Amino acid sequence: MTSVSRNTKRQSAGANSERTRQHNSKFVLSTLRHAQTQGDTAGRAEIARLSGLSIQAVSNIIADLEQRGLIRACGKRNQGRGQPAVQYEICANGAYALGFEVRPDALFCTLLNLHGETMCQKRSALMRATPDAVAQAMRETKTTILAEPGLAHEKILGAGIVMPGPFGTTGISGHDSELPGWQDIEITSWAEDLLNLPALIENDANAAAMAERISGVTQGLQHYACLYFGAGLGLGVISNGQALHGARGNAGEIGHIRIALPSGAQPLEAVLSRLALQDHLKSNSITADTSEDIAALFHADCPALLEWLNLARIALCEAINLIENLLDPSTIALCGAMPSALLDALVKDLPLNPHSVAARPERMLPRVIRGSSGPMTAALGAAALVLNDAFTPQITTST
Amino acid sequence: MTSVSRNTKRQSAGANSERTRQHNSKFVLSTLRHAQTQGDTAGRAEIARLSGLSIQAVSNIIADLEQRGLIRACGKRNQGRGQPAVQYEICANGAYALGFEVRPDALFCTLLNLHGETMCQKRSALMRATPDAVAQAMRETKTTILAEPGLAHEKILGAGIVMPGPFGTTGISGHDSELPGWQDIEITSWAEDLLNLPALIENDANAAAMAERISGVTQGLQHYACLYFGAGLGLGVISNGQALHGARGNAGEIGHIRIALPSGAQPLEAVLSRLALQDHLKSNSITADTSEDIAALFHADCPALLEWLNLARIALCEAINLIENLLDPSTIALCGAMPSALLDALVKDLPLNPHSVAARPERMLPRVIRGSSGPMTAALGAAALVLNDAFTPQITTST
DNA sequence: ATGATTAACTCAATCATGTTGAGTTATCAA
DNA sequence: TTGATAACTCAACATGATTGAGTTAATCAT
Repeated sequence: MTSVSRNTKRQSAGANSERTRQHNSKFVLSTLRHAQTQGDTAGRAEIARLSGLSIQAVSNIIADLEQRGLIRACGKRNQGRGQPAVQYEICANGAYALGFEVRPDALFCTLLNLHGETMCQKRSALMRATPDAVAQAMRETKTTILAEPGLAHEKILGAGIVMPGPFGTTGISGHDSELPGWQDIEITSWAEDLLNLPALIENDANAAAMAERISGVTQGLQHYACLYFGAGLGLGVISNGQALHGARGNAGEIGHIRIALPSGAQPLEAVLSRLALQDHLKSNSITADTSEDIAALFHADCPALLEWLNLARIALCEAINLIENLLDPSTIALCGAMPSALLDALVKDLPLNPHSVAARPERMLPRVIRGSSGPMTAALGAAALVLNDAFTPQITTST
Repeated sequence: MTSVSRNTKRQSAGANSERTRQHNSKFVLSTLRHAQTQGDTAGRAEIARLSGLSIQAVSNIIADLEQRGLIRACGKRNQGRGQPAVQYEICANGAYALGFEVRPDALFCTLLNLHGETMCQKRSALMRATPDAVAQAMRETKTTILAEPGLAHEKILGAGIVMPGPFGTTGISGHDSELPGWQDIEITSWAEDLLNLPALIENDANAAAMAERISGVTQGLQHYACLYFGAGLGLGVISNGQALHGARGNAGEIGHIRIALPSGAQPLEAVLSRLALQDHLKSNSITADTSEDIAALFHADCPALLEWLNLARIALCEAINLIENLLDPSTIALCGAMPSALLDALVKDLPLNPHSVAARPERMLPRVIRGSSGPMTAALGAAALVLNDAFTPQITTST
């Protein structure tokens, strides 16, 4: 009966009244959330009109959600004649979403509330990111988080988990950047059993893209892409409000694509990535290990860094041309483990191709914008996956 | 109450019992169809297990579908002990799907039955593809088709329509390859009013991709891409069984992407397209206006054509590298207005990059395959959109 | 052969959920 | 003050899935 489902059971393909209610509840929640991101609220009649449901159905759902502490009434609003409509809003702390990022040397965790606000962040060092070590760190993290005031297992909607790919048919398999010992693990059910929560697995770029949708610069958008600076360069693609996985979860490997540059064809991430920047700096005898180091160089107008920026801008334009032509996104956000000042500099004054299909007059958004940056982006995105799921009705709305 | 909906009303976002039944009916149909493509059939209990529905629910739906002439019983099957299960199959002529392709000089039409078999094809010449001219041709075509024995308006599920892009926010707008007079028309409702049928609009590449799913080489696949030779070169992307549109329906413009070639960076369709082939032949003083001309040259081992094939193969490899890294498809199909022998030659002995994420040992399908070719591919795809819709449950099945 | 076992299927009662139509209430406007 | 309007509630109803108790037709073990 839970609309923001907490049970770990896999949903079946068939629909019944329970699923119907779940779907409709999610629609109500997403409407309220959408209103709130615009500084607005909504009443029952308005939601009924938007959903095509009867007022009575919406009323029942609202009563249920209110009783479960997910939403609350927040005053009335006169819209001219007629009885004023009771407005509702989402309770920030009605429920929470857990997000994990597994890295070779650490486990990052973020907890978001229903407003998409970060409640806490944790980092657990790992000797090796084996399944056992990760499991222990996850369990400990969950215990610590549950000890916080106001938190209870029942209030956690689920866990999102970000792992480095590439993924095999089931779990991760035999390739380069892989973690040790995960080959034969079906990660979703492994995590669900471990945490006793529904789990969602994604790659870092898609998760980062979700974070922008939940609490970043792409709120309300259904189609967009995120260029994500992680280990290399990834592309998160949101189409129709959902992340694009590909057949085996390995979509978005834009860094591996060879692009044409004045200096010849090169893989994109050989120019446009944190590692490429560090290499470029190193060839100028400059070391910059942390984001802070890079930010400092940038603020000091380091010539080698500015040189790299110019190279990177050219590569970025090629990448954007590629993405716009192939995916027709509303916008492209740049995010990930780079100083935000640097991302701003990349976005500013890009020599974009004016002949793109994306260069249409009626567009409202810039073609490229800066998203959130910093080392926790992926863990934040992992939690955002869960919120997105809680707010996304499962019956596809025909557009 | 119709599961394979015929009413033109736009679906609302909310779910109710009618939508539930619709969804479950589509699940039953898709299960039967999937079985049939494998030369198999299915019984009620089996469908119930697959869907998670109760046997009784499936029984009710089967009775309804049978009564409406969409499916029929086809014998029993012993599966060991127990009463043998009554098997069901889809009636080929229980319903039909209409597909139109609008071109600057002609309207193409294809009618498919529920098995995805082509029932008839028509071509109407147009002086100019204005909305009025297209409307008249569509109406006449529909009248002609309805006169066929066994056909009735009620048996037509809907109409798919393929038009050249690029598309604006509503309909087609201010760009190069555009048709005259369509700027301010909301095409879906225009077509629905015109034909009194539900309508689906797509670009040619996506429609061609759907055709492969319904009656071609990608049956049963959820994630794949189609390189489509039309006016230029387009990419149809199917993700999770649905076509990828992008924010404004302009996704898949792969022909515009600049790729790195030995001769320097060029737009892909400057090498890999029908026009590029014709240009290459022309520079060798050879004229080849029709597909038949090209096929004849190919069978005559024309040196200029073979030269182009080698160039095209290199460009194709770059394109495939791009697609595999960005979208991680199960396979990539080549299709469209090229002789099938030529597509076969392109696919054969491609020097594919062995280091791609797509080059994994467990893959069952070739990385690149030939799809259907010929001038009617897009119209066929348009009708396939309708069948796909009829067979696709609207609640997203969590995978 | 005979009975036990198994699985498909049917029937009827029940339950969850959305819809409908007839009120009720609160506000605005004349 | 009164009528119009819109939000909201209540109760009856409709749809469709589920459940549990049969029934039927096959295989298996003896």
